[in-house]
Amino acid sequence: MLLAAYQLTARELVAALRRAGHDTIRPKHGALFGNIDLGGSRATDIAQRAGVSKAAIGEMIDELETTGYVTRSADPKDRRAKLIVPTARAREVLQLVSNFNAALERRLRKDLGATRYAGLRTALFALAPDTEPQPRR
Amino acid sequence: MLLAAYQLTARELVAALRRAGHDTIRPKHGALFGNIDLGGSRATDIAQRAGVSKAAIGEMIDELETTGYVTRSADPKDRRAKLIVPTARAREVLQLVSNFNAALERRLRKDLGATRYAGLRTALFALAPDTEPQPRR
DNA sequence: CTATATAGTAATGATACTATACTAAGTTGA
DNA sequence: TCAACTTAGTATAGTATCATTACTATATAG
Repeated sequence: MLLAAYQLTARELVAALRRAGHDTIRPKHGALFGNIDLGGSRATDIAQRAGVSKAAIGEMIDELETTGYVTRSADPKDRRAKLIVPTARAREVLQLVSNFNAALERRLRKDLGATRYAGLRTALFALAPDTEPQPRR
Repeated sequence: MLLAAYQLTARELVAALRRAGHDTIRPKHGALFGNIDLGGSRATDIAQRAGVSKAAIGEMIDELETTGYVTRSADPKDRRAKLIVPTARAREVLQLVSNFNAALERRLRKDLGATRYAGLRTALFALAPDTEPQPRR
């Protein structure tokens, strides 16, 4: 049920993005969108936050650069590194995701009540610590 | 967090099975073990219950037949079909899975309290209806 | 300044599927 | 009853999403 719940909500979100014209974004890209700073992040940091390999994030960066969601720019502090910076188009996606999550939260709160909704969050945190979503600057 | 919670618990379960000597069973095999009747089921039925394609289940049957977890026998009611029957070894796995789930439930109940545990189940049901695990005969 | 560590990339492979097409067997309706 | 259709399982190929390893360029520590 955990897996099914994830897949269903992820597909709903992807469908909502598609309706808004973002039709090249797939569920896995959430690993990047959910862990990139608005001012840009290094690939290694995104990979670590997302809990996936650098190679996996690197491939997403390739795709999202091609489709115009991120740019690669030199990191002034480390010539090995590149700053992955979200474009305006990506910021639009982040806003839509935020709206989607807020709507989902409202729906669950309404359907379950505040207490059981809190139970869901606490339970997920008990099952998957170190995964708590952090707001990105 | 839904995805992470699933992956972590699935890996824990696979590790527990491995410790019990069932070291060829992988997460995907849950689609079969979770949807097969003790008296045998047809591949198509298992696939439909699990929500995956016939081909995917067919491949798992190949693997689990090779490793001694299921047998293929003729379905007396339909000569096109074959009954996929769990062996004693598979029944041992099903028992271990049942024990694992019971232990997980006890842990969550203890950590969260009965009310919030109920919240988790209700929330998952709200997010993923038609996925409620059914006991198999 | 040498040894070691780190950032990103490339190549390969593993895992877990789907889609399509096929054969054999069952069902249905004129 | 038999032609049209459907269904069960299998075979083949392909796709999506990752990890592992090894590599190059750069950085850092002693």
